[in-house]
Amino acid sequence: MEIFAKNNSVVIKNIKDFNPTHTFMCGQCFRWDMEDDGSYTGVAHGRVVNVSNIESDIIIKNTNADDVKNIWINYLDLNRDYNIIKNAFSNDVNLKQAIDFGGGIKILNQDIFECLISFIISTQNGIPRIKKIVSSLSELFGEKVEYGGRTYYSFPSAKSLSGIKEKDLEPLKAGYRAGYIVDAVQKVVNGDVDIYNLKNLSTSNARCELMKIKGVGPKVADCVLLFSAGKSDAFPIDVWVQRIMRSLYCGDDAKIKDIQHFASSHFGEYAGIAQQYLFYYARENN
DNA sequence: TTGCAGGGGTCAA
DNA sequence: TTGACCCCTGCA
Repeated sequence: MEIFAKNNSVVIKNIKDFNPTHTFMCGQCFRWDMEDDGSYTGVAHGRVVNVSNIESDIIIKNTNADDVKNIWINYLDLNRDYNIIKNAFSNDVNLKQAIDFGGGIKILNQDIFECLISFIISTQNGIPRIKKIVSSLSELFGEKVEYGGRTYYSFPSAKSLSGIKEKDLEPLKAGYRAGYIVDAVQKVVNGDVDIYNLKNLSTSNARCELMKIKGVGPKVADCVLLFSAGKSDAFPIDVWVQRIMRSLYCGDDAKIKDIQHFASSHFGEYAGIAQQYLFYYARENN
């Protein structure tokens, strides 16, 4: 991988299968916004950067070569060859169509605590409101980071939230989710749930572990595993995915368990990535 | 303006 | 298996 740094920005040459819009708008993250020029600015790992691409070159502004090597390459999942994954799906007509549309999706490797809290907030909620709540939480408890004349806030660490009460979260207007956030913070801080060890567990054990947290059911757990614990086989099933899977593969009367089973046997170890291709395609095309 | 339905699920009975 | 849930948004 060739990396060139100059003037507080870095160019990564010759990256295949990456499109910022596909990656940041496919619903896996809540802290990236499109700029007027089509680039995306976001906060992750306590830093603000701006990401764009020109053909197969990725341009990351407000960073340096060390951060790119230590943080952003992994965050953007640039070390994985998506061509292998796409080939594994090449005999599936529906997926082929979805990949033609959103083939530039990379599954981000997000901070696991941020991902956990964000998807707890996502339950029974729309994306604009999720983004608003995550942003207020960061503004209240995160660190200020300036970039391009604007102020951003990093997502607060579990430690910095330790001891919070539901009352402290009232400004977020997160509703009943406030209690879930408090429970998650407590269990992470006191070690009841070791979220930092989930990578080393099997997907199903990691799922059970996460579901010890209030407000974390199968769907939220699978999102956390897929987007921040490297579990590509985790297949989150929300109302959209239910609709897609019933109409394309499983039939109208399929239950969630049937869909789960089908996904795992039909899509295999990359089921979660297939889910993102299908989800993005269906959401953008109704 | 007011009222109602529904939203990237989960919990508790 | 079935409501209820906190709050916001979109739409009559």
